[in-house]
Amino acid sequence: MYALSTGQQTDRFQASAAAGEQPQTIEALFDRQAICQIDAGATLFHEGDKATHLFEVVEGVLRIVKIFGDGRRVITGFLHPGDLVGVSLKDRYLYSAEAVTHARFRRFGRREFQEAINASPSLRPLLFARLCDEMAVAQNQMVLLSRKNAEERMCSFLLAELHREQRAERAAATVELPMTRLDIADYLGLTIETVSRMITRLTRAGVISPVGRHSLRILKASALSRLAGDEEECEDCAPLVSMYG
Amino acid sequence: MYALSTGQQTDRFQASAAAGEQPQTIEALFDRQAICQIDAGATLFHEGDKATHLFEVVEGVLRIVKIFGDGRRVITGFLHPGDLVGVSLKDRYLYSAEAVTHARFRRFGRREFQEAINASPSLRPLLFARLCDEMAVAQNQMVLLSRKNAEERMCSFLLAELHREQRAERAAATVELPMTRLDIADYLGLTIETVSRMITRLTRAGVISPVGRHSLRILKASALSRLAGDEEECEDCAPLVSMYG
DNA sequence: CGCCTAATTGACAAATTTCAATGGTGGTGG
DNA sequence: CCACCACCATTGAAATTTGTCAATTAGGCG
Repeated sequence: MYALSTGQQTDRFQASAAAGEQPQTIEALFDRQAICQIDAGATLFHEGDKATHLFEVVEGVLRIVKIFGDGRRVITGFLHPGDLVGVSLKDRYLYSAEAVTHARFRRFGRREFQEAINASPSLRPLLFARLCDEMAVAQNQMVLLSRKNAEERMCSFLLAELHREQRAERAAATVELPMTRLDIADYLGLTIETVSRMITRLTRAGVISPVGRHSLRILKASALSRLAGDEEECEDCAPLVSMYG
Repeated sequence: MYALSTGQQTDRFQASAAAGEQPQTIEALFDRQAICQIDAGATLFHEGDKATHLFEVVEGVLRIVKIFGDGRRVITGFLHPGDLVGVSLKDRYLYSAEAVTHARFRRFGRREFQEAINASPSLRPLLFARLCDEMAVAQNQMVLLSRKNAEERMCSFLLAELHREQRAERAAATVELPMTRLDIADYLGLTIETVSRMITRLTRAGVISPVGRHSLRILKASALSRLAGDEEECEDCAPLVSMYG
């Protein structure tokens, strides 16, 4: 999980209002950089490449991928606008970053970034806080992969996506899933078929309602939350199987 | 994985040779702190506690634990002498730290630590590098939990322990496992029984040889390495099941 | 509008968990 | 120093979950 998420929406205008001013947010560092583009399916960088740049996602969704020798694939995270990639690397990228959708991003040299951070006492805690957030996310993912069943994994994922949408847009009840079922499966440590079955199960239980292939409506966020398995266990909090035979 | 491992053995004497000198290693910061003790099974701090201190393990082994509401337990890492705990936290501990064995450690206030790091341009990159290492470890664990089977998990774990021992003592072929099978199971996302079966399987295959309950000899490190599943797949690299029916 | 690919669904297989019983180690007290 | 006890680990059998394979369906893009 080397990808860093913005915890909050930041005010870009304030951040870089005057030229020459010390940037007040990490994003502001990227503001001067040209915006690059990448097509859906294309690779931003490969695992093992010399880590020359960091990136800030401006638009679209990327996936962080690690591949085994024998072809097994793991997605350790998805990146959304505002997220940074490549901050916590040393020499080489430890994973590949690929575009799920057509995406736009800004690029920043690693050395310049290090220097900018080093030179700015106000930016350092921000970067540190991001690293901490990312550690927390990684740890949650370990908990999910270690001890949650397929249903809990799916619900946790949908819930996290819902919360992300709600951070952007108040009271959103629709979740966009631009990635394929295979991407979701490789993120949750499941197979395509199991992901599909869990979506079917949640649909039948009236918790969600698919809108095309890459979007779904959350009908019962509270149920999703219960089924995600993070909460204290209450006796009437059984998994869905019992709800439809 | 908020616990940070030392990549290298560091020379304490050089590090803090002269009083008043800027510390040249993160460990040197702790050198003045008194050494505390904790009994096997005791808790250093609880998940959710206000995060007031960081710790450096001096002797013994600790485990990092997260517990679900319904009792499911996840161990996200073990800590050994030289490791730091609590660096990448913000307000509260996100996990508990418990002593696997009787352990000795040094304590450091979070605020003082932040200030010391902030004041020292030479320490900052060291801390950053540790965070990066820890991220890499977390990512590897996600790969393990996501896509490795029980045998691969067990071999990966033993191999990592072997490498750690070899870092301390050249050509070590014995691995100490002071934790219980339940600890190992909760670390690898398996059950006690599966861990036990895998140890039996590896023993029967002549890869390892148990020495009491908490120690084992590595007879074929290369086999362990192959079976860990990280390498490129070669045709004669089948799992052990075929080796003993 | 139709094709191509992705997704769903079902039947079956495999891996791991669960449950239950046995075995062994290490620690403690006699 | 030995014996016993408690706990931990091992082993086996059955159950469950998820994966695999194969066939069908259906979105979405041209």
